Amino acid sequence: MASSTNSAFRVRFAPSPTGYLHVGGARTALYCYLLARHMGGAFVLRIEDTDEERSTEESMRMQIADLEWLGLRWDEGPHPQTLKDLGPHGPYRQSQRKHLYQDYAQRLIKSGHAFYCFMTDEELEQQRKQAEASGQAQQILSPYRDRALSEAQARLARGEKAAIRFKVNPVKRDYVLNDLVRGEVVFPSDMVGDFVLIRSSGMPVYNFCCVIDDVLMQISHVYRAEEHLSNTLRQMMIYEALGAKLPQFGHLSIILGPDKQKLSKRHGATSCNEYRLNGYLPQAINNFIAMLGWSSPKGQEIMSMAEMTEQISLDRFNSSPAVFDDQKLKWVNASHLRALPDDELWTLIQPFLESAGIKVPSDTGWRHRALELMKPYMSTLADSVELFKPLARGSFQVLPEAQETLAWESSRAVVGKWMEIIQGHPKAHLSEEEFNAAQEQVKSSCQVKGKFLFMPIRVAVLGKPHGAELKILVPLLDKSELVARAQTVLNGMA
RNA sequence: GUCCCCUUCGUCUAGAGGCCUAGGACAACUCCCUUUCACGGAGUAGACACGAGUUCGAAUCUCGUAGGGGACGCCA
Repeated sequence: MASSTNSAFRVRFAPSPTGYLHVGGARTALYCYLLARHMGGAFVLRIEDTDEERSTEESMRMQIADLEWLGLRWDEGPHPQTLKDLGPHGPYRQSQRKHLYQDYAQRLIKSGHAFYCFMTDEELEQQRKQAEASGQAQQILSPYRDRALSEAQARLARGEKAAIRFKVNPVKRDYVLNDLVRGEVVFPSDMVGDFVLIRSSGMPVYNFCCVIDDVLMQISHVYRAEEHLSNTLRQMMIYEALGAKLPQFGHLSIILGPDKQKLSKRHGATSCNEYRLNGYLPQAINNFIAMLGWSSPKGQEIMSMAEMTEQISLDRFNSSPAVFDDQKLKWVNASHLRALPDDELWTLIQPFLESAGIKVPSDTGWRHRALELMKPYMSTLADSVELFKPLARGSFQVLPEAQETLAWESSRAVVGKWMEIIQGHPKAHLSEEEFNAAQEQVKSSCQVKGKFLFMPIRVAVLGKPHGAELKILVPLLDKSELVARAQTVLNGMA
């Protein structure tokens, strides 16, 4: 990991606060964070809340909380708790930077790169329809682009509203972008019409804010989603008009659902928050989404944040879209989960057990043994609920899958004998050895062995013929509970 | 419609002209471990979208076709 500071390497993550943080956004943020740490540069969080209709303070807080949960700390941006600006390039919320955009828009008007446009919605709609009908490119060509500035100022003085549009040079030429993930991309300049910089409401538009902020915040590398690729042409034009240096761009592929369509709500969980609620670990989410479009040069699959930070580089990103595979995510999560120290794992499991109303003994020895036993069965924290249920009092039930075992001729006798032995046991708990001895007793008394011995006892303890090792499980349950369970099974067999 | 991007096993990917009879991982299947299941271990099966070209040689370079995605907003 590069430890020296590199003030020339500056990246930003710029979400718009309209809901929870999406896994796609999380991946962009992760790459930026990792790259910043690796290069010893700065990671900036900027809130793109210029869409007044959809942006909410609530969403911003949620996204900040999600980034915090993932452990993607930013060096500059809103403070995670107080939301106060952190860093020398603030404010970091675009809604608080309007004066800057206005300022730059005025400069562009003065330099002849922008103009006031008084087109109405109806006129715009009409132009669009005409273009559509004629099969031509649907670019806006504003009739106001070459009017005298004094004329516009007069109308403005009368209280009329106008948008500020960028004046695209009518002489066609190619703009060449050297994308960090896609290589050379060529855009013909007539791909776009005179696009809006500032809405008539005075609120600037994404493509404009983005450029102004990246320039002012001295962003050197812009990693963002592929859907912004064609926006880059507009942004290149603005950079050019401003005489500003272009940052390096890297357009990351999108993340798809199992049906190869862009990942969305109908595919199930897509927000980081949902994954948190479903018992996924932040380090697992990070690890998994990192591999959607990037791969370790060592071919490593399970990686810590430190390892990813060490191995990340500008140039290993994949340009083709990736399908989000829940199965593999589960495996990654399970791997990270099993690597967790027991104390830590227990702390994480606690809320899941609590909300499911599962009460288990509080002594650490018991917890330690229980965890060691259950770990191999757990792939998410939420799995602990089903796993620990059999260890809780009063939750016992015989599951349908136990019927086959119970139907064996000898099963009734085995369960009966088992109950009898436990009932007569002098202590409240059986040790592993005592359990083995009890099992031996049943064996000789009932004259059965193998699965005919083992499975019915398992059902009498767990209510099902599968699960963790009995010799560890049984000592975790107290005698009265074991008896009650055997009795329940016996009753059910009558 | 116009422009831009993408295309290696079911999925994530390795692969930068000969190291590729294409490697790894998840999932599947088989076996081992285990008096169950899981964990772990060993295997099996499974892909260069298609067609031309360049080259002694192409998954890798070029062009075309097909399919998928994106942009064309006073959304981001």
